[in-house]
Amino acid sequence: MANNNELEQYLKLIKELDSDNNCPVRSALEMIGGKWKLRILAQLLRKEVVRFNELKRDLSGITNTMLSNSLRELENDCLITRKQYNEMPVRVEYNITDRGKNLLPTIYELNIWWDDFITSS
Amino acid sequence: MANNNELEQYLKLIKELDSDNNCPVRSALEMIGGKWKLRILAQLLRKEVVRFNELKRDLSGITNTMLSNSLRELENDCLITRKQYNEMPVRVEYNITDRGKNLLPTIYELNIWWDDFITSS
DNA sequence: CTGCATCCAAGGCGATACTG
DNA sequence: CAGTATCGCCTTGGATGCAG
Repeated sequence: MANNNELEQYLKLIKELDSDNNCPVRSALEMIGGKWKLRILAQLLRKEVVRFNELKRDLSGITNTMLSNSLRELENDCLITRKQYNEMPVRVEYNITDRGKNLLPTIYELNIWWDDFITSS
Repeated sequence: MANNNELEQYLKLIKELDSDNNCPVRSALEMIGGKWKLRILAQLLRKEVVRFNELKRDLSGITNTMLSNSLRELENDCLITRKQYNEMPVRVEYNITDRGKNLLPTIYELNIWWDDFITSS
């Protein structure tokens, strides 16, 4: 991993992080935590626009309650947007925001790390 | 964020990820999840070697039970190592492994993401 | 000093039924 | 179609006391 310059930069960051409250890393993790949020975000990254029941079908096993709650929280955190069309029956579309898309490098790094982890064990 | 090449690479990854089980990203997150593990790892990244009660003092608010459980799980996952010296009284030293150190780029990306998130809101 | 055993509270998560 | 309401389980995490 990384060269020495990067390593030093990383360690410098770690030393500056708040070890108790207001740690940006933990805040970020909380925002995408929970059992379903990452799957929802991944699906929205794949599809750009998804409807409620479509998402429910895509995420095998999720219940109405959890999908509804997760979507609302993700919307409150500005990671996704919700558009409601008052047709009959109602149509609602969810899509990911730029902030949501900005998670891609992090997801990428997590994937790299896990791959290294597996291949070296 | 990122140029178009990187973006495409990231999206390609997302599309290949297992949307149900065995997703490497979720597996990685589970391994560093929970209330205290990230703080423990951060402290070990700062100090290289730490003893039990020293760590307990550093992590304000953690209980014996949680520190003990977290340390054992981190050791089982090969993110830290435990060395016991049978002196009197017993002395135990914990330090981070290379696998643990490899988390640095991920933590760095999470920090970047959160900073962008905050400054653009 | 370094933990483990036990008990307890809170919240995440799920099943089911129902509504505009 | 897109949710909400209610209920209940089970896991996570905390408090306390004890042990090698």
